[in-house]
Amino acid sequence: MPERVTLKDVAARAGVSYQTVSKVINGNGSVSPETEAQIWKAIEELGYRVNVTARGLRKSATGLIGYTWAPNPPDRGNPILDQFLTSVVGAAEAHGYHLMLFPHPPVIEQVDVYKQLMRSGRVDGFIVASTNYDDPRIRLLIDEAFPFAAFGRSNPEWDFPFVDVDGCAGIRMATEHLIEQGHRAIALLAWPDHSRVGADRMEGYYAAMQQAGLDVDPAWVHRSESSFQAGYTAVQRWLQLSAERRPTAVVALDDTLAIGAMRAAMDAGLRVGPDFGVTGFDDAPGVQYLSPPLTSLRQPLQQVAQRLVAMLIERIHGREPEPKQVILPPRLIVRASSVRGER
Amino acid sequence: MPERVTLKDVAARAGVSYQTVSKVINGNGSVSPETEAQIWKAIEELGYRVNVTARGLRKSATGLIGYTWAPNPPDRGNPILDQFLTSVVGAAEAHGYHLMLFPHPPVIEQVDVYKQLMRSGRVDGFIVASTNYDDPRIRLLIDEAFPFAAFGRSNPEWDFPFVDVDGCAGIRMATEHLIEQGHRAIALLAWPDHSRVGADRMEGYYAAMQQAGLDVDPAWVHRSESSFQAGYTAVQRWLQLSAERRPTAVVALDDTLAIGAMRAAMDAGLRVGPDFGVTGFDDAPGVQYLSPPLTSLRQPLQQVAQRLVAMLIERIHGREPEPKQVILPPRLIVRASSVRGER
DNA sequence: TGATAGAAGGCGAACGTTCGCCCGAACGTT
DNA sequence: AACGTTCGGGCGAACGTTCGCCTTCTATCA
Repeated sequence: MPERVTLKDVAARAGVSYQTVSKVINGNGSVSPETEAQIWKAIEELGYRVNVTARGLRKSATGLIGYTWAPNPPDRGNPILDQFLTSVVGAAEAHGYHLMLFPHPPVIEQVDVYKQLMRSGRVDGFIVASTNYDDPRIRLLIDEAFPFAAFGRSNPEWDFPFVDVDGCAGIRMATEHLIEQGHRAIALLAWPDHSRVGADRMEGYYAAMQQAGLDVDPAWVHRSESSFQAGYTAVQRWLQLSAERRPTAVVALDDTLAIGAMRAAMDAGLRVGPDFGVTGFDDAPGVQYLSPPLTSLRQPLQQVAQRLVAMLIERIHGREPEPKQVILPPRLIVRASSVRGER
Repeated sequence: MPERVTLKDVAARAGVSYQTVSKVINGNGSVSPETEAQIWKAIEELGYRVNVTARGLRKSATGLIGYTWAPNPPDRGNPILDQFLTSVVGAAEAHGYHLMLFPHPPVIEQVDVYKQLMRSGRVDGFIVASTNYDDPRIRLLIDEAFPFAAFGRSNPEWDFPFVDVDGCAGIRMATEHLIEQGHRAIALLAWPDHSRVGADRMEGYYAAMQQAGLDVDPAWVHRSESSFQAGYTAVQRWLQLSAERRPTAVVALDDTLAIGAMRAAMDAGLRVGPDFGVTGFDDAPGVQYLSPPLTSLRQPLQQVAQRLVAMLIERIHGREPEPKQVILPPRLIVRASSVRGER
């Protein structure tokens, strides 16, 4: 418990009124160079730091940003959370803000939590991740006109600032890449249909197939929650199809599904890459070490973080961010799992 | 921006003084049941929430806990961060606290950040992760007598509250397990010698070997930063040793090294499990999906989080946590990578 | 019946800032 | 010589609480 040093202490030492010290610190009001120097000296000597609580009370601002996301179950984890949080905090600190954490499933019952946080002045604004259709958090924040920015989209008719990664373009790139490798029968490991992100990504697959003039056999599309097992069994079943219907490659909406797919193909005696192409999404740390290394799509997390924070701060200051909606492309990292190599 | 509702508004509606409302909310002072009911009703109707900034100013407490850790580089990530943060926040919220994030490398230059945070009253206390010998953050917090609790140990002569996972016991269990499987020549993939955690874990290896009467060939111990590549090349070199010196199993201090080791063994034509045993540490999500699934040590993260928060809050309230130092055992999750199976 | 204790609740002050207003001195202008 | 302007800096007030003290009222008891 370091002893409290206040404006008054600094003022006493510098021989001025404490309000004058405040003026120097905040750089408004006019103060002569000599007394200003005196005051800075006193601040230095006493190790004074402005009390953010008091300042917050006066200005009714906290300098805090709430970050909400839906935690994954322990057996899945979130491989990119570390990097993303670090990026967000970095961006926030560059603007003088700090980050508070709210890892709660985005269900309607949790909405009270946010209402409470808003009313109690806990945070100046929110960054909302793990968004989905009809997201109750977004609905609430819009209704209360509380500053926020979302990582991800929600209902198209809702008007709010967001940054998203173009999952459609990403999956399209992956699909086109497999087509380029000579694949014609390409299957899709997708998510359940309540997922906003999943729907977006799927679209990229259909677009690429259509553009290439390839028909999609309905049996080639499998939808389930993301898990290794789901990817594995889906591919197992696909490999039992007749030769002319059997897929030779799989586009997966995330890395976990892709890894399951890889394993199933290998267990069936296929060489992943040469015989059977697989791509993932997220470029989780470690997928480059799989055997073969997994082709995947990398999200520009740092950019996402910076834009999100910048947008949110605009909103906090009562301004309209411009542009209000940002969609950034992911980058396809091609590795051996999707490359035919010598033929 | 929801319109501000203050104590005075509630008081006006309930027909009492605003201080009385405060009494009701905080449950001290005596108020008749009828007026109390009136007041609660008014609170409900107006949707009043106490302004935490004002309360914080008055009580000089923020209800905020700072969480510091060293982020990993993007290609490594931190697979258990999601679960751990969720656990910590859960524990903190159960006590009415929230979590603020400080992902900064624990270097001396960063110490100013913490000094500033302490002096400006940003947080009531810190949880310090990624600890190491001579950790400047811990040194500073001890010197300033600021409340904190550490996830991990530091210099033994420093007296401060911490929770740690018993890496020594964990690696010992792993080593003993391999010995039980019939291995005699067991190698160790360790970290550089400046790592506190690494030193602790290594000890478990030596202890188990000695206990079993097995000599450790100095060539069996390889130390480096954690990476897939390091694990891979180390095993490659080991496999080139003469038959009587060649290890038949590897204990790795983390999963990444273990995965590298597995891959090297497989690329050398060995079957991981039957021919060559491998164990990791952390039980990262996904390692159960490797082929073969990786034996690893799982940390009791939820317990760690709960004890850390409980300890810290004791300190914040000026009490001495009891016990002050907690060491929890990890759990060995045995999977195929370390099991000989049919022989 | 009068003293007394306890319950109910009002009131002033303080936490550490920021903000706007005011005043005096110095200076320049007509 | 009188007046307006500008600069430097002081001062009161307010942000929304909590805390301790004080007053009033009612019930209790000797």
